[in-house]
Amino acid sequence: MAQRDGDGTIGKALSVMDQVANFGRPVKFSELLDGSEFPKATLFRYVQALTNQRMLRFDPDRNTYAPGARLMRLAHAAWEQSSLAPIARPHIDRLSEIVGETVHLAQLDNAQVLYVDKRNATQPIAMFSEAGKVGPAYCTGVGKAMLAFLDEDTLSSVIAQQSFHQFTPSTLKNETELRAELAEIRANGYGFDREEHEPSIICVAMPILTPRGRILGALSVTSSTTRTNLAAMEKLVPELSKTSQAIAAEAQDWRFPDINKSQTMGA
Amino acid sequence: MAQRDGDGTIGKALSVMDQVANFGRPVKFSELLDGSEFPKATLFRYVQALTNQRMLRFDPDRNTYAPGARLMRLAHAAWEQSSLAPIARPHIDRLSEIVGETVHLAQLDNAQVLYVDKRNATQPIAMFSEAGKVGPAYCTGVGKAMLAFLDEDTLSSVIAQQSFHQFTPSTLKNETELRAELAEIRANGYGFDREEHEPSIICVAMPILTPRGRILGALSVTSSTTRTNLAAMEKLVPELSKTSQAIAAEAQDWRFPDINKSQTMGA
DNA sequence: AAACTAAGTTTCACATAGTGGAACTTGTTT
DNA sequence: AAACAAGTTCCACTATGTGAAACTTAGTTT
Repeated sequence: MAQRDGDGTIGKALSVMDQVANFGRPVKFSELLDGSEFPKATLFRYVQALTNQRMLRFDPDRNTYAPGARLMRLAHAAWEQSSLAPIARPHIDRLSEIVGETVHLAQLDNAQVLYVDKRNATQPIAMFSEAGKVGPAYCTGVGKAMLAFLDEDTLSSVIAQQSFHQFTPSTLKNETELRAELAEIRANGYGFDREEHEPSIICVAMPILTPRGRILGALSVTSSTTRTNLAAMEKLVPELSKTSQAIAAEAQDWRFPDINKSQTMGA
Repeated sequence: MAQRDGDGTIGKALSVMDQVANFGRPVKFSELLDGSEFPKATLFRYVQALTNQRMLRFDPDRNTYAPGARLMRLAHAAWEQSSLAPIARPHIDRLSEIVGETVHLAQLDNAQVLYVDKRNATQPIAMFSEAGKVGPAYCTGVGKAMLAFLDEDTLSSVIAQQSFHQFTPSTLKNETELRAELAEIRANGYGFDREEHEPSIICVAMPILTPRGRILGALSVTSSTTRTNLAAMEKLVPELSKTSQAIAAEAQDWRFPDINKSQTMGA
């Protein structure tokens, strides 16, 4: 789970960022120190520099560090430029209106699923997933839909990084099971989540592919077994497919404006 | 506008991140090099390390760099831990439903306004589409509402960093005008945006203050002169005030769970 | 097709910038 | 008041990052 470095000071400092982020709550210096590969003085300097840079926020009352505000501005730029979300937005709006269930847009990042956008069901069910949230690839609809269309080299490297943690009784248990499932998804062009990540949560997922077959991301419609079933969900496939193709088409065309200096953002 | 460094390699690398983010579009290496303080080889190594770390994404087809996906996961953690947004969420939902207009939640970051959440009345949340966006402090409702409650030391440092760019005829022109406005806001407990940032866009803004008077953020309700006017907007002040106080109260109590080891996030 | 040009990448001698053991300071517990 | 833990600073050492220049592509021009 730890982010291996290798890029000198930059990599090491970023591994500290990950460490802080993974705590999921403000964390004391000493807590970071245990479980850190770095000696006290070194870690201290990193944390100090990162705090100066507002990549971390220090709470003087509680003596804790948390991920800082600068990340949000940078991430906003990442979201606009490196994700499908801005392109996909109108299409997802439309899909969500038609199907009336939760819609997710995800991309593959570092062998994990990164959710980049979401539309809530009209009658939302308890479950939180937001832009920026990450999840496992081997047991989510969007995850498997993307894995199914990776080239073999990338795929085996990604599979090697899966934990195969058994979230529910239906969670796929190992590479063999996963590969069988992926073959099926490849054949059908879409896949399901059969309560593999959370009990009673099911979904249909559809990859978003370039004309040449490169995987850009995935779309899914999520619901719960208390409300519907897989057979009913499968009926949404044509809508999903249409949406996915529309997004892929636009992603191809989309070029950023070539006007160089035109930042109107004041101050 | 450039992010001054001073924290060794970490600060320098992050200044490159800002530079890339500020372009607002994927950028070529040579474009970064012009307007960079770093020599070619040095910049190259930074960009390479950042790309390895997925802080930048390299597009081999177009030879361009853009902010990378890792930022989004980190920012998600920042949003959850270092912003008022998770606490404020239900209150903002409620407010947005009552007033039926656009609601913003913002914090002060580095002398700028950082929007951390938003409600669009009809449309649901798309997280980083608005959250993470930055804007000027001296000519927005939320910006001025926060500046009004800073201590003098911080305030003068922040004012020194304002550009006083003239967005519209009503934009405040200089420190004197701004300070007069801030005094008024301090007296009333709330402030307006009188088309100071965008023509025809007006808002009422309310600070979110701790019991001891420290500024946590600000709330605003935004509308347009085609639909309403300031006098009508002022009628919303009691609702805004109630919401702001509710958020402040919760922010005080809110402590992250003290359970140390309980990460259930698989893989 | 050879000659030119610009963009991107690698090299390598050099010194700056980062390292980390240990000592110190501050705050908390017995 | 002594003992302990957490956080911060010091400083000699050298690993790391530096950047001018050389090289290698890729894209144009003659």
